[in-house]
Amino acid sequence: MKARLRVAAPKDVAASVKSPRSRLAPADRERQIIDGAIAYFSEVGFSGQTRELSIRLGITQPLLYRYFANKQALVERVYQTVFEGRWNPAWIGLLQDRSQSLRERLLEFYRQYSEATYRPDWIRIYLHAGLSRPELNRRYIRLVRTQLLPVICRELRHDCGLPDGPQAAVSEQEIEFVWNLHGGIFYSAIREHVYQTRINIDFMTHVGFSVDNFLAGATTTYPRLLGASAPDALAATPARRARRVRASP
Amino acid sequence: MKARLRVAAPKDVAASVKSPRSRLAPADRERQIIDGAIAYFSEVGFSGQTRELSIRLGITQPLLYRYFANKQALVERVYQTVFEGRWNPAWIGLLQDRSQSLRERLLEFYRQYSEATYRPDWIRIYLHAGLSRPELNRRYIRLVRTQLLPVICRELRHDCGLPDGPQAAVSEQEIEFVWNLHGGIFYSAIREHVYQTRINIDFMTHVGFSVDNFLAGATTTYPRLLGASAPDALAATPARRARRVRASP
DNA sequence: ATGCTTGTTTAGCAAACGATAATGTAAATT
DNA sequence: AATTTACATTATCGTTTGCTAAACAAGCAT
Repeated sequence: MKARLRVAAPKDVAASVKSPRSRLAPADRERQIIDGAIAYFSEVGFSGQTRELSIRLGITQPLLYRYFANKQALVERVYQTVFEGRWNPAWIGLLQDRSQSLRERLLEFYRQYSEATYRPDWIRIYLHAGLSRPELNRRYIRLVRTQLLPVICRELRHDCGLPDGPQAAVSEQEIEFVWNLHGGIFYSAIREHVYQTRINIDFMTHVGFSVDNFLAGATTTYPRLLGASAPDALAATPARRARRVRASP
Repeated sequence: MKARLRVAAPKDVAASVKSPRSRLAPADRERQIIDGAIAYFSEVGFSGQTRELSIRLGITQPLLYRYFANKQALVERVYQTVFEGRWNPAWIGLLQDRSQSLRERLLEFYRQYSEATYRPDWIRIYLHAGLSRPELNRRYIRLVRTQLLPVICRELRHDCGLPDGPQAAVSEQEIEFVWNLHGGIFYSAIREHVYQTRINIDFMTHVGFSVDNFLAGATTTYPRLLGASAPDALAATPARRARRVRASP
């Protein structure tokens, strides 16, 4: 696996050109390293080498260790920068603005949300993280699950003419119902940006289908869901245990 | 990153117990190595080390190289075994069996499909592969896209009382429409098996919501889609190019 | 039992990789 | 301009890692 690389070790032109030692302000250099690390690790994963990263940055490898105690610390900063830097709290207000139709709000939200997060670097780092350190993804999912999805649920209730109030808690099943919309859209972004499948349809057109079908179905399905579901999250636990048993062998 | 591991190097009990050298038939040993490699690589990714794999298998590391020319060859076999081993051609027939309702057929299909592929090892290897060698995922997606989704589209046409025939090709937009169902369900499996999010709802219950809402929405959305769409896949290309431009910075 | 075939282990190389110490030099300070 | 500060590079260490060659031994044939 490594022997293979030996063959392909080219005399990198950009690296062999002795660039004059540039002396940057620490904050600038750090920023440069983090940006480069996001690009590099999103491409090759977190098992990528510090040497290769330094070459891409046009600096020497030991310089990384002046700014980060070790590789793990750099990786941590990459996670932090990517995950915490692109969430916009204004999305909540946007979704609750009833002067527009729910359809329009959802489309505008996904326009902005995809602009912020459905990019190759974000998605790839998100998936790399999910495979090696799922705690971070769970934290992000908790954010979506507690901040975003309940808001959509309430708007959906209102849109379907269902009773609502600060008392009526959003049920587990309602959340899952909306996850379905959210996940379907996210997966189409994975197909586009990770698998790089040729998709012959504009992303927002796809989102349009999803939202339309979601809302059209919801007018009949959502009331039924609300009637049948217990708001208590724990009510569904036994069913879940059954699934676990089935999936274990 | 590696220095860290030094600290946590325990005297592995299972490894230090000298097991008597067992001599297996080549086919058995090969099978054992592949199974172990699937489990190991799905857990740590394909940058996992051959030494660690051999320890888990209870054999010595050079023995791997008697069965596989190099690590890459082993990885290739893992891909092949996982991806090509779990597709069931009978699913097509199941989906086309109009003696049952489309809802029942879709539920039964996803029961079987999730049993076969929505398992930690399959999903994790699928994602690892997608990040490092997306060609394989593209091939699998092409399988889904050409074998599975068009069949669902046709059944959906029939279910919605729309005209259909061997002549009328399934459009790009119809495919995307169904991708939405498929992707939403797959993403819920990712949440469960990769991020290991606690989900308080049985997986098939979730699939039930998805299918119900998909079919309920389709009765109003699908006819509109069919009316508006050109069966020619190339018709949507300009819109796609616009998206690319937007996403590039 | 003896020898032979071949699956398995022991020993070890060469390259790769994370990390450190010593040296060099650009820019701010005086 | 001389001096100081601290940013950046060179050289290198110790370990890890893919991979190989030679020694060893389990099971079959005779």
